[in-house]
Amino acid sequence: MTHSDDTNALIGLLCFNTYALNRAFGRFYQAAFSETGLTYPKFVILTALEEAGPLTVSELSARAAVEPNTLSPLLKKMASFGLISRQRAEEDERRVVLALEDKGRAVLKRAHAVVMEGFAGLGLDADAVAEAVTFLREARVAVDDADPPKLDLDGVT
Amino acid sequence: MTHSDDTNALIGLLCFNTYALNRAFGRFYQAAFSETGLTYPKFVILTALEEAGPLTVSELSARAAVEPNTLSPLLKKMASFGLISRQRAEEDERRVVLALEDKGRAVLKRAHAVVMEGFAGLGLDADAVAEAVTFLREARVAVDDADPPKLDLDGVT
DNA sequence: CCTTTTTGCATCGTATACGAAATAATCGTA
DNA sequence: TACGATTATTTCGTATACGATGCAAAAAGG
Repeated sequence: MTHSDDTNALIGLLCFNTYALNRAFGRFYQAAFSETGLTYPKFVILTALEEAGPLTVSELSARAAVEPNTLSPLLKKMASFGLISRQRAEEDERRVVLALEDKGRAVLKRAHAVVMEGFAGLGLDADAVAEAVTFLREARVAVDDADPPKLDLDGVT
Repeated sequence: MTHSDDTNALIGLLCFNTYALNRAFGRFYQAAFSETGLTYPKFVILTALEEAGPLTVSELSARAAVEPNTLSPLLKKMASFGLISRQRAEEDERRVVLALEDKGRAVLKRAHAVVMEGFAGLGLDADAVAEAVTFLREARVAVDDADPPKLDLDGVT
């Protein structure tokens, strides 16, 4: 074993706390955005499009770390709300190009301000946050690259 | 402002990386458990019941940081698979008491072994993991306690 | 006792997520 | 240039999540 059992137990705690914090953030954003139809995943999409200009579904998928099949219905809804535009590329009819609309830009701007304001009250230490971000990034790469062993329940009644 | 804009941007990255890592772990567990019907949330429930003996739905909800309305259907499925027992308390007919069945204990044991084995390949540093766990815990408390400002889209066409 | 309130759980509606399979468009290549 | 791979997106089935609501049992307060 390259890890002690202690380390593996710790990683179990890492999973659990990541899971729990993610949903805590989700509730935070949901409360902040309630009544507006905006959600955290949509916020991420708007942010990605603002940062990286027009993107195809695949490019957005890579940037936001969300599968295309998850994005597809979301993007349709966002387009119907006028937040983004969504059109087939002329050179390659398979691709769908996504871009921020003015309304999306305006919503994102306000949402960003609200989120910043909410964060200010959390009292988290900047250095600790920076370290955590670095670690989470590395962990994600490691987890994505790993190929998990398969659970076999043969013989379990 | 108690935080600089930089710090708030960092917390935005914290949200995103927590979100991304959580789903990476989800895929990891899904791949490991595929074909068995087990999932990460069910694994968490089994673990909580093993650690803390028989629990009511509310107690489990607090321990696993999952809302009772999320647990309810999950618990029903797990009981139908024979992983756990689920019966009304006699003193208080409102409560439902959950306990591990032998099959649940057996499945959990094997699942735990598989997960440990999978983690061993991640190559994460134990100290870094320990620090991250501490930070994530603190962050969750802070986020849960915060009350988010409300996004207002009046005037946005 | 008999209401009113509270509590514990379940149901409902909606919103992600993801693997697998379907579909459509482009590419490779014989 | 037909035509089997490959690629980009969508559709489908299933599994969480959570707020709001419903409902029955228990506690509270007259």
